[in-house]
Amino acid sequence: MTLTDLRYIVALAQERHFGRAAEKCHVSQPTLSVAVKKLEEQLGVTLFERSAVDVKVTEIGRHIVDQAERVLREASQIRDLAEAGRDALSGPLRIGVIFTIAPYLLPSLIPLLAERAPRMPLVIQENYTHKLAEQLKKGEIDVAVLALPFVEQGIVTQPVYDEPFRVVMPSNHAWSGFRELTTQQLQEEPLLLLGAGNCFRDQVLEACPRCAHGTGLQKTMEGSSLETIRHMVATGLGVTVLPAAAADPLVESQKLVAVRPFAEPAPSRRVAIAWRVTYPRTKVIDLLRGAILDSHLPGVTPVG
Amino acid sequence: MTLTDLRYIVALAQERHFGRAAEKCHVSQPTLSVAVKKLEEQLGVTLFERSAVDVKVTEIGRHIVDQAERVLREASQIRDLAEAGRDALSGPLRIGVIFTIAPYLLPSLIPLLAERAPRMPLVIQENYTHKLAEQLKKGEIDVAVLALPFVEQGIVTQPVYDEPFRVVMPSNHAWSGFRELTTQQLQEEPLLLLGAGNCFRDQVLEACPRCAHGTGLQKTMEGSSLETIRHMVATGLGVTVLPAAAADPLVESQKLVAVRPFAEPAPSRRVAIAWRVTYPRTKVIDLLRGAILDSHLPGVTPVG
DNA sequence: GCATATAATTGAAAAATCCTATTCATCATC
DNA sequence: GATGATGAATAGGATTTTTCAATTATATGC
Repeated sequence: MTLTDLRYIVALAQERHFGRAAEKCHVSQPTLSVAVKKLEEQLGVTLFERSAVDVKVTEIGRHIVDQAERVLREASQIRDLAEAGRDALSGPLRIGVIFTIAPYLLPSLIPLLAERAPRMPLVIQENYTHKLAEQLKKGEIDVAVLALPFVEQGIVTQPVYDEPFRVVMPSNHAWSGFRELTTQQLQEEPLLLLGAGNCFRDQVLEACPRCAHGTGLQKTMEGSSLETIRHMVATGLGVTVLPAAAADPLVESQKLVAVRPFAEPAPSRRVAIAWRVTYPRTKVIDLLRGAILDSHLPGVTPVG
Repeated sequence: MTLTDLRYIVALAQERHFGRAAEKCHVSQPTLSVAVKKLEEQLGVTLFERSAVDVKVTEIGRHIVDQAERVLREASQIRDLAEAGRDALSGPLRIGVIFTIAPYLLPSLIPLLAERAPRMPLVIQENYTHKLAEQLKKGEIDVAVLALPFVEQGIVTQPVYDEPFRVVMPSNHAWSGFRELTTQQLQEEPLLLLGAGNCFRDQVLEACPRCAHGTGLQKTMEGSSLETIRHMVATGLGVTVLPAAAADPLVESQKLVAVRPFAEPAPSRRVAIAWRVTYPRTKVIDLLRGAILDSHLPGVTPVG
């Protein structure tokens, strides 16, 4: 029993004529004739009563033809589903973003995506890099926005932008006299840091190696966010390093803190998108990359 | 897209492994692999995300697999329907019976059929021979019980029994002294006849040719039934001819009328069943024939 | 009887299906 | 990094199925 067979018997029941039914199905009369007979043999029932003058559907044939119509309806639904899903830009996209990017990127990214792919609902979550890696591999999210390096089996990445780090301090701080700061200077002051697990913490410590095994002046704010740390700086509890997208808007809005760039070679991070090699909706990846760049995060430079 | 393809993707979605899914479908891994790929191409969507470590169903794939399961469920219904209908002795049987047989045959026939084919609902109607012929040809009834001769395009008949005619008269009638009567005698008395259209009327007139263009003694009871005529005889309005099955029970139950056979050669009718040559449920025909014979109509002789 | 209409049958060609063997890609281990 | 193991894709060939054109068989209508 094939879907073709079912189409044949439905047509035959409608036309009550082998020739016309065959024509309707774009096959020859013998083809349809043989197929119907074969199906009847397989099912072990006579579906049609043939005579030279006309073709009648039997009692059981009527029921089976009705059911065949139901099967064909459901089957054509499959094509419709495929039709609808063919557009890579429909169907939900599950995005994961690391904590130190999400609050600065998402407010502009989400409306952009919603506008460019209106039939693609967004399911977004913020998390640590290692959690996002797990979720990517399990297929719980489709794509992640995070900082390089990021090497995982079966996951590919594409850089999107480079983001320099900034020093943020109370506005009355001695350093605010400098146009630029060096990584060396950082160890002289109490440096507020994110808790373990945040890749940005590691990157800051990497940029200022002496801080890492250091003078005891750095203070880890376990469980905090960059925003919390920013407020702490504003109240004079210390200085910190923020990525440009987090720091630069403060220049205008926040008179309590001063923001200074690093002297070259300025530390920075490379932000990328990551997805399973096998992920089929490559168009969505391109779209996402474009939308991130068009979000115009302050201070960042597109890559590639 | 074939039902096989759908079975493949359903199995693959369950197993998340081409090899195991193929095994489950009793085909080789490449067969399933190729079929799935082909289906994906046809639909224009990726249903599965393949990787060496495991196979994931895509968003759209999930929907399509669900729909495929629905299609397969409906399709298996077809087999079930066929299974149920394979038994020729299930599904309604539409029987037509001529007016002059029905009242005597059906009371015993119906319970017999109901017992022998409990899953075969009976749709029974009484009518004239020419009406039954039409309905047979249109497929409105499946089988008819009637008197021969009956020649129609595309219809075959099988004799079931011969039924002699009887003379029925008021019990105080002069003829009741005879053991047998001849057809010649009939013209001497007012003979009550059925209306035109009843084949039995024609057969009686044929048996007694002189009555036909006759002495004016026959009275046509337009619109009446044999039962009506029987009551009229009982009240002394005339004599009549009835088929044995109608007449013989009166010998016991009806003291107001006398029943006499004809002298040889006794007029009789041959009762047969008729169906379209193309009618497939031949078992039902046999069953019906057997049940009619086992109804033990009084005075009749089985044929064949 | 002959012409017409219709379904079944035949026989050959085309298409598809399916399998075995092989290759390719990925990942894990040394 | 190299090597081996696992799992999916590909290639090639045999088999089966499907299909069609031509023909036959059957019933109907004139």
